[in-house]
Amino acid sequence: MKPKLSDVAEEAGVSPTTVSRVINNHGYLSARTKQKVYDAMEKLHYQPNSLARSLKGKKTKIIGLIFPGITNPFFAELIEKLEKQLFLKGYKVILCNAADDIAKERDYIKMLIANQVDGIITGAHNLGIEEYQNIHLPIVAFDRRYASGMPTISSDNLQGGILATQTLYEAGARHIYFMGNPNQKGNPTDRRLQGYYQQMTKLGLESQVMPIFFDETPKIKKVSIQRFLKERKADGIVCSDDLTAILVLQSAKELQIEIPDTLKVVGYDGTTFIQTYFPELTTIVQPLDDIAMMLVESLLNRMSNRVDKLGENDFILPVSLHHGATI
Amino acid sequence: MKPKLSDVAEEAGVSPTTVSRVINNHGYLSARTKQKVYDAMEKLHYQPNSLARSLKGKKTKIIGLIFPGITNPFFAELIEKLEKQLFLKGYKVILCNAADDIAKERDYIKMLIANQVDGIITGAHNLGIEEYQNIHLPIVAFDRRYASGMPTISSDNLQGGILATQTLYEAGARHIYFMGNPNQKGNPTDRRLQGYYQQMTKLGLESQVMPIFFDETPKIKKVSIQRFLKERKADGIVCSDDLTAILVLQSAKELQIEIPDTLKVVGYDGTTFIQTYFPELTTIVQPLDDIAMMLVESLLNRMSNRVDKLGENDFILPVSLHHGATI
DNA sequence: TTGTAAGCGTTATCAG
DNA sequence: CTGATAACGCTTACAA
Repeated sequence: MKPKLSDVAEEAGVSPTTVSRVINNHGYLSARTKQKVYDAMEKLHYQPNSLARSLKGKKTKIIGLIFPGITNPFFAELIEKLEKQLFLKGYKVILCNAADDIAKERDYIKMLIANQVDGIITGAHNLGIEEYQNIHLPIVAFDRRYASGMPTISSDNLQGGILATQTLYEAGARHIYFMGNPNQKGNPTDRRLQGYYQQMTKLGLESQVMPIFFDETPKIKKVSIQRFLKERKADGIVCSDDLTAILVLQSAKELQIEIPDTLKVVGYDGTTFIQTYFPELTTIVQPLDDIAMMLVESLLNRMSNRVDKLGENDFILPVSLHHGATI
Repeated sequence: MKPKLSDVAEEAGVSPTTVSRVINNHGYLSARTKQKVYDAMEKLHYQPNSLARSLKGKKTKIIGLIFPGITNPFFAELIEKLEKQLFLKGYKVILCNAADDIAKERDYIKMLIANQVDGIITGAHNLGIEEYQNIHLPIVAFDRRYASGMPTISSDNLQGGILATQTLYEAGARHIYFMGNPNQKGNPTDRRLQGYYQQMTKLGLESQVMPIFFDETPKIKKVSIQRFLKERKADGIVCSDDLTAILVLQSAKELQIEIPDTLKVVGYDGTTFIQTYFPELTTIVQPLDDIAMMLVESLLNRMSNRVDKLGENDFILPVSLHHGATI
């Protein structure tokens, strides 16, 4: 059987209370007692039971992370950064892969509550904000809009859309398309699209959207992209994310469309991964380090100050441009 | 205050026991009582406290996953598959990023024990097997050797090394190098290297290793690779993983070395991600679905059968070849 | 079919 | 400086 606190107490010849005090560095204890307890713990390979501890009102020191998946390098990097920061502050992480599945997301939220997590960071977009409203738990969100009461961290998607469009324009493109999820409220891509619209209008050009949906497999996406490229209407494409942009590059190559001469492409996200392994891709870079830091800080804030002024926790972080050869 | 089981009982006008029975579907209950309890739970937004439940001897239904990171698509995909399978079986996952950090891995293991996880799947390689030996918890490992007593699932790294080498040979390469971590015992790359050696000997060719270390950043790796390629000694390279292979392709392009005419490259891992976004890369494909399935099955097995015959739980799954344009 | 009471491993309170 | 005791929220014999 696993040793428990009372076993340690017996071994050390002291009371359970004393052992607990030693573990938690609580109150005054003689050095000799401390040592005895340490020795006993060592000898029995004692590990305190977090469950019992948390049941007694202590924090679990666990944070739930809800994201749509980890195979997209963007989320992989964000999650890794979050985990790193949280670990340094003494928190562990339960990873919830919502996988574009409403039921799964709901299940996971229930589970997190049942496990008494101290807080939640969500980056999934399945559930409406309403569903999150009556969870009485500190939550912060990545990249959501209209989240009244729930702090939201995001990068400047509107500006990103503008920047991408403007960059293509300056490089000489005039038939600039937006490729991505058209008009999904609450979805960050929407703001990118708005930025595109806004800038196109300003430039006196006609906006055109080539719809590509997030939940399609890359193969399906590629078929649509090929079909689209064959028509050769565009000389510039703002892609809603880097992976889509890469499919565009692949397709262009297969169709022998010259990049950037005939077609210029700008991606979106600019993860370290993409910048390393696809350095040629011009892309809008989201400041992942800052995003992760703000998410953690915001959550920790929320967890300590029980009442903080709502609305003041929203942050929109600036994006930048990685200039590659696709433009 | 959060509602507890006794609040529900009071609301429903029954005893706590009855509520507990309803929740756990235990014994006989009148339909009317059940309904009353359900209504009360609904009304109070009751969520059972998993901690208390587990304290009372119930399983936590949590599995710890220890891996060296999630930004490498290989681990991202493996972890995602593991999470998916475990979720279906009612388990949640605590993600532990060991990050090539011995202390962190040790910390995480302690934490997992403290949180009474039901089992652990480890894919990190920092700690010696000895350290895992005296954890009295079901554990299975991915890609470890010599793990006496701990079931180990891996793909056939030896065969992979042979296959990669043979493929290059058949494509006409004669100066075939192995690029990767040289000779690290316990590390899977080692077996790949052995396969390379073995096949080179069989082919009557001279083995040559170009050392590249896992913990180096891509930028540093790339500098070494560039230097290596400039000498133009190799006409074929077996890379220990796909990401390294991509750096080789990049460097070759920059140095205007023709692929595959002047230099042929084979990668290793063959994730869906790489096959999708770098389809041109020829690579040895590890059967990720099977690996994930075996890991889960093996762990669940371990968790139920308290005594199973050791040694019969090791599995080495076959690899295959994805044929791309780099050869 | 339902209820009473003890106990899971820890910590907080109150004595000493 | 140290110890006894109750309590955290739930499950499970054992009764009724």
